[in-house]
Amino acid sequence: MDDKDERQPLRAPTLKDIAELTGFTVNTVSRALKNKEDISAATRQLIQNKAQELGYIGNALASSLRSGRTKTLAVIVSDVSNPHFAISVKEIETAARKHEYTTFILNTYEDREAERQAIQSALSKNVDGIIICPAQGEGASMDVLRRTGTPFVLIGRHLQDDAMDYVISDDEKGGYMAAAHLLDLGHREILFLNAHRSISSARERLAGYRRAHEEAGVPVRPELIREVPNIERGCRGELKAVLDAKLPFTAVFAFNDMMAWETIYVLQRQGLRVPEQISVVGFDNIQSRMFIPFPLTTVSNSKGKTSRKAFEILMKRIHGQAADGHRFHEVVDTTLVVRESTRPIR
Amino acid sequence: MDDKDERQPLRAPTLKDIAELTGFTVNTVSRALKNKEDISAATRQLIQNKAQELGYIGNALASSLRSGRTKTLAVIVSDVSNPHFAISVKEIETAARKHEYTTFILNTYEDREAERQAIQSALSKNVDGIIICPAQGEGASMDVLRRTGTPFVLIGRHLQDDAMDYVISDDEKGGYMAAAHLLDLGHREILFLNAHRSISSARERLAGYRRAHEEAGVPVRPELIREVPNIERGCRGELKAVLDAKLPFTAVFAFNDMMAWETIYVLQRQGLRVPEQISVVGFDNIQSRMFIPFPLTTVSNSKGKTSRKAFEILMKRIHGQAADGHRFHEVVDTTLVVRESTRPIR
DNA sequence: CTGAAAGCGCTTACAG
DNA sequence: CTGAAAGCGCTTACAG
Repeated sequence: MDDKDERQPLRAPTLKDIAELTGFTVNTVSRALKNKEDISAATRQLIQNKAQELGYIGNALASSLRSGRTKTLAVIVSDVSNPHFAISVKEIETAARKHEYTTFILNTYEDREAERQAIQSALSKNVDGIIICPAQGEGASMDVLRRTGTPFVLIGRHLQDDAMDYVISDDEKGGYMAAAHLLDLGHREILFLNAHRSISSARERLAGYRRAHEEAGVPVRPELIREVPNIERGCRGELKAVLDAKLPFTAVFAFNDMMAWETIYVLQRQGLRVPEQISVVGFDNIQSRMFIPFPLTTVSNSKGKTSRKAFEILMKRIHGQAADGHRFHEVVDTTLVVRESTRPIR
Repeated sequence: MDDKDERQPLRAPTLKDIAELTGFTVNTVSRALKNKEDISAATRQLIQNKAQELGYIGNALASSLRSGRTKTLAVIVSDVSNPHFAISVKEIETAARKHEYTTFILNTYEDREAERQAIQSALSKNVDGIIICPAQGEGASMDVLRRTGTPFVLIGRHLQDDAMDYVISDDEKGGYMAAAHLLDLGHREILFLNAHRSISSARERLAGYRRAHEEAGVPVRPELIREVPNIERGCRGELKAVLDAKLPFTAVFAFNDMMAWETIYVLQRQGLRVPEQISVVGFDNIQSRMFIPFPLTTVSNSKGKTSRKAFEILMKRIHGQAADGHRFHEVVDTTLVVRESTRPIR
């Protein structure tokens, strides 16, 4: 008379359920569902049909606890909402899914403590591997990873301690090309809105910037090299300080496209036109993935290639296909993409 | 004489290890590490120190398998590299982390099969809940979620079947404001580059577009309403078709900012200037988070608010704080942000 | 080709 | 305040 039967307990079916319904043991059911060869075709079919019928979904928790593999990885970046990282995350997730890995995403906001927590979370979830763009500063965040032996690959940046796998862009070349391009156009006072020097790519882009100046015989003006304290917070403070100090400059090289756009935005608000009065070069070539109606000259680093490379290396580590002593230090080429935000000095 | 001792097995320490080293049982160790009240302060201290010393990291797999909670959630969107979704994902991850939840990210590329797999992955990983922007088309993807009883909240879109929680934007109002703004400026032929009608927000923005025309007494021209087959692939095909057909229009309303930018890009390539010759309105106000040097008139939907709201509802469901019969149908307000991509018709 | 047993590392419920 | 036992749902290794 009552509705008892309608309110099912909503308990997910388990191997045990299938075992009871088919008359086999959980062992056989498990093997049948994994298409093992040593199960008769008939049994396999029977069990798979029943699983299908019940809408069986394997419990990865239990499976992982026993097998030691979770088919899970973590991507740790400063901020997924930055298109550069968003694109990388997408590429990694796509590659991961092809290999039946599921991806955790964790942000660090360039904060060491948040990074430490992120790594801790990933480890407690027993990820099989981690792809991480280390937060700025030379902390000891990676030490815990090494202690646990969890495979990990740095992406986009490397640390002083080179005994880790990494995939980076050729940042020195990128910085060089950006500055050389501006110098070629006749610019002599090139404001460099750089990231903090604790970030390897910032140091290397600066080295390239310097080399271009040297080769052109143009002295570098230290007051035109500005570091932003945190790339997630933008560069308008630094840019305004330079404008307020009335330091002369005819071009800007920004650490990334986000800052380049911010620079153009601020300059335009100040009545300065780009590229007529000020030339601007960015880094990342985000426009390769998004149509932005402002054609920005920028340095292109292949985010797809970098991400896939990092994933491949991680797979090799996870599957023990790489010698313990060997370190992967991949440097992906950068190229200059000249669009319309740069112009010869008048 | 040999190096045996140096090559430690790299096995992560477990409760059992701490138990053996301190002389307590795993039970007591477990409770001490969780700061349970019924453990003496001295014991707790001793155990916590030992855990610290060993660098103990709890095995969430084991914990979850027993407790039934994973402190894990999945965010399923069409494409994290779209800034709109990237921002949402960031907001959700940030909120989640505050509550000690770790976030899986899964892309659907607007593809039903990829979506089905994504949901399957999330379920097999035993996530406590899912926030999902359903892929276009009215499939049965959510049925499996309902069967398993895993809490989930739709974000950004809802389905025909309204018996699910959702948090959306006021898309009808947004579409209305965009079209009304253009009509006010004197535009009469407003090309609407919309998403596919199987997406609720596309239908509702169109309804708003129509209402604005009705109120202004301007007939809607069906040939100016174009749907793109897949928002991830952009709108240039549709735009070019309209241009090639030489259909007259003086303004464009794009389904989202990405398409608005793409539209401006294509128009500029064709020698048409925005806003001088063609006005353009977008949707999403991505510029609230990124400095883009092209001031786009757009409809703002609060991505932060929407994301946090969805997360809150999910938490309520997970913690059983919401009546089973009740459905959350939140509509977050939209506003028009007038910038410089729109102008009165000459 | 299939089964019986052990165990992954925790938490739960109960005993004392 | 602490312990002994059971069990979460799988996979592994071995037996037959």
